[in-house]
Amino acid sequence: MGRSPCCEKAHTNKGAWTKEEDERLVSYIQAHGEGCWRSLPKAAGLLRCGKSCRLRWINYLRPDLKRGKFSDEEDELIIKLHSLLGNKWSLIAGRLPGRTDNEIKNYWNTHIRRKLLSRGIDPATHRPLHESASQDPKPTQDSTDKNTIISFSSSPQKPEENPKGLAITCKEGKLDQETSPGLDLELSISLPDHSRHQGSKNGGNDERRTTRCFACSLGVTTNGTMCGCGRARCEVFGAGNSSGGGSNDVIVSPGYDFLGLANNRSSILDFRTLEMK
DNA sequence: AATTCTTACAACCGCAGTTCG
DNA sequence: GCGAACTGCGGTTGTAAGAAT
Repeated sequence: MGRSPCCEKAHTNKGAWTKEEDERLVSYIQAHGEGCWRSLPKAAGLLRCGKSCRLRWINYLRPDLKRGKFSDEEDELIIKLHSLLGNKWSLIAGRLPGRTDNEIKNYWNTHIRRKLLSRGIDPATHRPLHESASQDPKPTQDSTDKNTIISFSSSPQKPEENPKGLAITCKEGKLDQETSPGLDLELSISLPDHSRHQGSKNGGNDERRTTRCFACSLGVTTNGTMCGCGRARCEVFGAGNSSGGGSNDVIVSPGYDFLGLANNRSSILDFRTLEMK
């Protein structure tokens, strides 16, 4: 069964958006809200596919976008976040209000990569170039049993790529100045900006989709039972009564919230404990 | 002035996870 | 439970604008 096709590709425009298309999209979203991208183009009188409309809105037309040059502070924050999260541009963008994942990705590729290279730092591993060339940046993994330990260095591995049932532990002292000189891990980080994900006026599917908070979207609970955002969806996640019986819940040690942020240290990032049960 | 090269960034493509019928 | 559709994400491409030759 399934649903009807997303859009008639044969009758959609491609390439750069015209001013008129932008105006149509903006005025439609202002009147009806975001969401339901599939039906939006037709409703707004646009010969574009919903995917294209969504991209145009998120990356260019949203009124809360900052635009303009990145500040030095933003530069450094992006570098730090990239060293911790890797190419998770959407996560990084969530820490930079007014910036989009696409914008940050482009900025990284055109500016920051070069900046790091000029400093003699490998942008992929955040290690000195000579070091990166001689070392395999992959995390070491000894696969003895379900409590496999993965040791992370400060290199941008994909920390979320952990098979179910694995415990991820950053070994004490691994993320230090010895392994990542110049990398200041006193990373001030705030709770994610939810406004971008607020539900549409349409409700329905999009409301359901957008009620998951950042912590929940990562599958992380803050106190072992629920993430704390109080949303119904999140309680399901946290209570562990989903189909998996909660076996995939990530439990963060007391005093820490998701991603290992220390609750009692003014949100200073601490990676010492991130355990998946 | 014309051509080539470089840079910047908007937009597209394909994939994966989630949801619906 | 299954297959198709939807959404979001990351990688890549296309191209306009500016710089260099």
